[in-house]
Amino acid sequence: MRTNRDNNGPPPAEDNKQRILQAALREFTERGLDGARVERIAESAGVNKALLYYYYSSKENLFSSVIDEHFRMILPLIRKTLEDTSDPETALRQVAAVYAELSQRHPEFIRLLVRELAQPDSPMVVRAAETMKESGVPGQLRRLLSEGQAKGTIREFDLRQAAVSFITMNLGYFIMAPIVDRVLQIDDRKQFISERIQANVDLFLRGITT
Amino acid sequence: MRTNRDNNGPPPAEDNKQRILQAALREFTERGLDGARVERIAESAGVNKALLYYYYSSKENLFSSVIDEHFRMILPLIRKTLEDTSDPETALRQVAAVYAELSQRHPEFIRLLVRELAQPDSPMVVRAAETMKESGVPGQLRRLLSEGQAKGTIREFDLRQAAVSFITMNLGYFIMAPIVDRVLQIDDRKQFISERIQANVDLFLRGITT
DNA sequence: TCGGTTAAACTAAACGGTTAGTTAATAATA
DNA sequence: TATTATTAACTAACCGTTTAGTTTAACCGA
Repeated sequence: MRTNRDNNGPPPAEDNKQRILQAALREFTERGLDGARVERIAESAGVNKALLYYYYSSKENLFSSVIDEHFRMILPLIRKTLEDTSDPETALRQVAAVYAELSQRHPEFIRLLVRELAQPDSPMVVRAAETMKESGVPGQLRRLLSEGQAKGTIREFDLRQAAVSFITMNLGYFIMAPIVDRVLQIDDRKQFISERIQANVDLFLRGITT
Repeated sequence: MRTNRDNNGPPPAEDNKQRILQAALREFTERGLDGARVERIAESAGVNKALLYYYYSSKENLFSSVIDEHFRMILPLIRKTLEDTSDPETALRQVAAVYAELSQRHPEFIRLLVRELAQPDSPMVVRAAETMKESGVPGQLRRLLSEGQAKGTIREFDLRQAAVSFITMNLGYFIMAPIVDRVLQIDDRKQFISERIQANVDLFLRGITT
């Protein structure tokens, strides 16, 4: 077992492994796989470069671990997206809120994913697609809207397209924020984001109901 | 002066300069600045590596020229976006169509821009923001919707948010296509895109009118 | 039409800094 | 003492850039 002076702080051994992972997360997020420097990660973690190879056998493997870590961190958040929702409006609000929360609480995840989107077959992109599918968000959204159609509260519409519209209009801002913020000269981001959620739900709901 | 057998085709000298630029465009699009290899660009252009330095003094400068070339190519397309449009519906259709055309005719531009979006202060992102502003699309959109509000055809709504919603829902798919296509298992992309335009305009219009 | 001059276009090869990865030895821990 | 953690020093390959030179072709005087 591992000692630890008293019981605050993580065990010193695993500690360095974690510090490396966190440093790598920062470096890879900022510069991508190719732009990242192993030396810089080590420095930022306060350890010798060779230790990266002791814990993670290669730069690429470390990158892969960073991606794992990213998904591990966001999973709880998106898992609970549509747990017990039965009406479309609540569902839309929840989806919009969760995506906003994801983007605000895990901006590094978004940033890394955006970079990887430039390589359509990148493992992270494939995994993001799987995760989105497994999260059930697009499916559930369509199901709830479909039920609404049966009840006559939702109008006739291609629900697959509708779901894509709603998801892209919600995630879109966070991905394009560096452009949008410049065009509109956004100062108060927090305010702007809560307005965005409102606007998206409002617009979409009005657009899709009978 | 330069001879040229007769007068078809570009002068043989400038020819290689262009080939290098085109090869660089492909390489940088696929791998980004850091991932790109000067050797590979030269090979793909069928010239000696040193020739890149003869025409473009450095890798970074070549990258910058590639970005210039990108904007040069897309500018005519987005300039004509909202030339003589007076009603909101036509405007929305035009914006949706132009963004779709941009994404389909210049996928490399989108791809490179997406990668650069991971670095919020990248010159290409700054320039994209300027270009979008100068294109007048967000401004015109708001103006037309505002006129609609005066006439009573458009309901009360934060028009800045509305414009952002419409633009993000239209560009969003093209940026997230590698994910969306996987989640929905899109086979016929052309078909899907024309459906997307329809859906976006339809949804938004219904969402914003009184 | 030729031979010589010049500038631009182009290349093979090398240079040297950088960088991912290794090794061998030391320190800490159990 | 045996195992694990950590490091300083090292290496080989890579890669952007330069150098020193060759080839090509337009120009020009005779």
